[in-house]
Amino acid sequence: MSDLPKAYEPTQVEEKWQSRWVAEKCFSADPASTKPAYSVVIPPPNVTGVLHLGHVLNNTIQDILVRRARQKGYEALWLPGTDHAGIATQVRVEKELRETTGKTRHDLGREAFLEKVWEWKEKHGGIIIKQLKKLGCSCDWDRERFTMDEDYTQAVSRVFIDLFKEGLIYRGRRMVNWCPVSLTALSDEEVIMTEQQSKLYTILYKLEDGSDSLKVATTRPETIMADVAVAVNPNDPRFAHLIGKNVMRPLNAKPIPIIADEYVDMEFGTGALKITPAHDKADFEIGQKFNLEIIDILTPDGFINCEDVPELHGMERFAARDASVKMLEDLGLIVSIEEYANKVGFSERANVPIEPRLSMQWFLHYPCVKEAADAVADGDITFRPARWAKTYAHWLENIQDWCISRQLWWGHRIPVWYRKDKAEALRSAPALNSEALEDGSLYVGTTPPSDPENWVQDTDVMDTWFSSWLWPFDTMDETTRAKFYPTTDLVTGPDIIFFWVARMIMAGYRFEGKKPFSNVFFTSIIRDKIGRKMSKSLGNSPDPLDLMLDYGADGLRFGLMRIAPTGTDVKFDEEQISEGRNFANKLYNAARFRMMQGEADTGIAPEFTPVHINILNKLKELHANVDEALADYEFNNLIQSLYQFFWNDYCSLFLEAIKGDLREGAKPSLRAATLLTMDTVLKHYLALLHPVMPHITEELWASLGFAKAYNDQPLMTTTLPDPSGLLNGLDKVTISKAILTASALYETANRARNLKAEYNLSTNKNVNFVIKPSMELDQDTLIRLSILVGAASTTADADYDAPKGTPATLTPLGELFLPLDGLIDVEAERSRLQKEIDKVSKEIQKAQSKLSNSSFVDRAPAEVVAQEKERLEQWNQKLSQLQTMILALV
RNA sequence: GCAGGGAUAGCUCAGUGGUAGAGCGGCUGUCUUACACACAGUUGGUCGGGGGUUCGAAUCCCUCUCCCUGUACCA
Repeated sequence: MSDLPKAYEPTQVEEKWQSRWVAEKCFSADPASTKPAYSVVIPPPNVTGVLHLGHVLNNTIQDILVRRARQKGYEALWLPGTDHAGIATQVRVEKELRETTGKTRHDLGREAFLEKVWEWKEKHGGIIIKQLKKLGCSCDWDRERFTMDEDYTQAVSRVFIDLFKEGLIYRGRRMVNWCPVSLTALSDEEVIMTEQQSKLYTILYKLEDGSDSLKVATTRPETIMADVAVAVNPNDPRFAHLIGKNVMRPLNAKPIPIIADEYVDMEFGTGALKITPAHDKADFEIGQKFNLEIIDILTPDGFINCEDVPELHGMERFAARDASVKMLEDLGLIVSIEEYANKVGFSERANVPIEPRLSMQWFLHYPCVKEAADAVADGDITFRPARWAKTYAHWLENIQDWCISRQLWWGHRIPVWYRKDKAEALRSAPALNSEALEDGSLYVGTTPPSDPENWVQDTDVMDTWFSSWLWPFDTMDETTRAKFYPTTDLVTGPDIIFFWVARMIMAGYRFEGKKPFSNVFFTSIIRDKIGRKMSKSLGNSPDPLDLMLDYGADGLRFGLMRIAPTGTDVKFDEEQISEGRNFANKLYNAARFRMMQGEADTGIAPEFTPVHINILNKLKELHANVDEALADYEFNNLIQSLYQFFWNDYCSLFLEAIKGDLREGAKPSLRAATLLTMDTVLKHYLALLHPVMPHITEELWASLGFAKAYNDQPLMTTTLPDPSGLLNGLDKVTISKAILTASALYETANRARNLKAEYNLSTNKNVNFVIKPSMELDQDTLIRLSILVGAASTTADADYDAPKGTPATLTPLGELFLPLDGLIDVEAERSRLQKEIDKVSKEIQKAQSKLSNSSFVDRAPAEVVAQEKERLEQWNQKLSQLQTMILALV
C-alpha cells in the first residue's frame, strides 16, 4: 500500500517545480533556434501593482498558450515586464512621503523626489513579478523589462523626436481634461464618464436696461463669474428680439452680450445657455468663434480665484457651488432647482471630477490610422470575441489628437530643450512644431545638448501609454526581434482596447512596418458574486495569494478558467476555485491508485476488452477536442473536455469497471492490459492537461515514471505525445463494436444501480442480478457489470422465469432482474414499472404525432424522418417489453 | 441618443434549426480497498414576454421588457 498522503498538497510541489523549471532554463527562448517562433508579450502590470484576479485570468491564459506552443514544437517566447505607471506610482510615493516626513514632492525638488521614486521602485516594485512566478507563469524571466529601463527610455525619446520631426507631434494651447488632484492634463481615455445625480439650476439673467430678463439653466453656478455671454438659438422665436442686447451677469455683475448660435438646443432647459469659455469645451469653441474673452476663475487645484467676489474667492469648487446658489437666492435670482441626472467626467486615477482647462500641452496626431483600421477589418489581426472589432473601428473613425504631456515628474521626460534666452517666448508661443528647430532656438535629442548651461528642458513627462505602445518591439533586441516579431498572440482586457491595443497596432505599422501581433484575445472582466466590479473600497476582491494557499496555484488556474466565459464578464465565486482544487485532488488520487499497482508485466500478452478500447478511443477524441478548442481560443470547451474526460470517462466509468482486473487472482492478461491502458491514458492526459495545471502534472509525470523515457526531462519541455498511434492494430469493426458494448455496459450499470436504490439496498450490499440477454453477452461484460454495480454476481439466463413481483428493469443488454428473498412488494413494483411505462408512452406520443404530420414526412429531410421512425420503433419495443413485465407481476 | 452584449434548472454557465445539457447546490443513501476535496441514486427548466419564418425554433427575423458594457452628448 502506498504511503502517499490521501489528499494532494500543492504548496511544496508547486515551489519545487517553479525553481526546477527556472534552474533548468525551461522558460528561455532562443532566437537562434530553428524551430518556428511563437511569442507573446505580457501586458506589463503596474510596477506598483499587486496581483488581482484579473491578472490571474489573463496570465493563466497566456501561460496555457505558451506552454502548449512549446509542447507542439515551437520556440516560445513569453516576454515579461512591468510598467512605470506614471500617475499611479508618483501618487503612491508622494503619499508615503507625506505620511513619513510630512513633506511634499515640491519640498524635495524634482531630482531628489525622483531618487525617492527609484528607491521605492527597487524596494517595493516588482512584487507582482514574484506573484506571477507563484502562479507558475512560464515567462522568460531573464528578459524582464521595465518601461523606464535606460534603452527603453531612449527608444521612447527616439519615437517622440521622430514624430515631432514628421510634424505629427506639436505643442499647442488647447482645452484639455485637467485633474485638479493630480495637477496634470489627462487624455480623453483617462476620463471616465460617470452618471451623477446633480441639480439643474435655473437662474434669472436680467437685461442691462432692466426691461426684461432671461432664464438660463446651468449645473455649474459657481462659474457664473466667468460667463462672457449668453447664447440662444437664432431660430428660437422666444429670444429673437433679445439677440444683440446685454444682460447683467448675476455674480460679479457686468453687462455681457446675448449672442445667437445654432449649437444651442432649443428643447433643452430654458433654451438659453451661459457661455463660460474658460471652463467648458463647447463654450470655449463658441468663445473662439465670437472672439470672446476667456476668464479663468479656477486655480489648478480647483479653488475659486476671483477677487471681485470675495465671498467665493479661495473657496473649494463644490463648496463654492452651494455658496453661489445661496448668494443667488439672496438676490432673488434662482427660479428653480431640479434634480438632474447627467454624466460627469472623472479622473481615472484620482477619482474626482475633471475640469476642462485651457493649457499648453503636447499633442500627437496619430500615425498609420488607416493601416491600423484595415488590419483588423481585413482580418490580418483577429480579435476574439470578434465583436470588439466594431468598438475598435468606431474609435478609430472618431479619433482625436492625443494629449501626451503630463505635468508629472515620474515618467519619460519630453526630449525638448529651449534656448535660455528664448525660453520664455517659446513657452508661451501659441503653437510649436518642428519649424522652430530651424532657427536654433529649440533642441530635440535623446541626450541633452552639449552646452546644457544654455538650455532649459521642457518640464513635462509623457503619458505612460506613450511608452506602452512600443512594448511589442522595443522590449526586444535586434536578434530577438528578428525571430519573434511580430508576436503571435496578445491577451488583454477589453478595457484597454483604446489605451493600449489600438495604439500598439498603429505603432507597429509606423515603426516596424508590420502588425505587432496576429491575434488578440480579450479576456472577461471578473466581477464579484453579485456582479459588482472588484474594488479595494468594496473589499470584494479576494487576494489570489490567499486562494493559492487554500487551493493551490493549479487549483486556482483550473477553477478560474472553468468559469471564465467568452462573454463580457464573469461572476467570481470562491466555490468554483475549490472545484479546481478538487479536480487536482482527483487527478492525484487517480495517479496514486495507479502507483499502488506496481509495474505492468511486459512478459504477458495483454488482453484488451471493450472498456479498454473504449477509453483509448475517448482519449483520441480528447486530443482532437483539445486541439480544436485551442485553435479557436475556446477555453470553456477546453476545460470542459479535460474535466469530462478525466472525471467521468476515466475515473467514474473506466476505473470502476477495471477494478476486478487488479484483484488478486485476476487473469494476468487482463491485468497487463489494464495497467498498460492506465499508463497510456495517464501519460497522454498529463501532457494534455499540463498547460492548465502545470505543477501537478509535472509532479505526477515524474512520480509515475513517465519522464524516464525522455532522459528525465520535465514534462513541460517534452513534446506532446502523438495520438495517432492509439488503437493501432485494431480494425474499425472491432473498435466500434467495443464502443457499443462498453456504452451498453455503462448504461446497464446505471439502470441496475437505480434499481438497487429504489429498493433501498445500500451500494455495498451484495446482490445477485439475473439478465435475460437481448444481445450477445460474454463473461467479461457480466463480471464488469457486477463490479460496477456492487453485485455478488450477474447471471445471463435466456429462459429465466422470474418469481412473481421480482423487481426488473429494461437495459441495453436485456431485461435485468433483481431477485429478492422475502422483500417482494407487488404493488410497489407495479407502480415503479408504470412510471417507466408513462415515460416511454410520452416519447411514443411525441414521435407518433410528428410522423403522422404529413408535412413533416413530406418536407423534412429523409434522414430526419428515418431517424424519427427508428426512435418510435425502439420506444415501442421498450413499451411492449415493459407491458409484458407488468403483466408478469400478477 | 447611438453601438454592442446578455436574459436557459436554486446558483454559475454550455448549447446557432431536428429527443433541453454540465458543474455546483438541494434531497436520499454510503467512510464500497485511489479520492468524503469522495461515491451512488435522485430532484429540478411552457429556454425573459409577445408575434413571425419553418414540417420543425432555446437557436433565424420583428417587437417589447429588464440587466450589463462601451460611446456621444443638453447647459
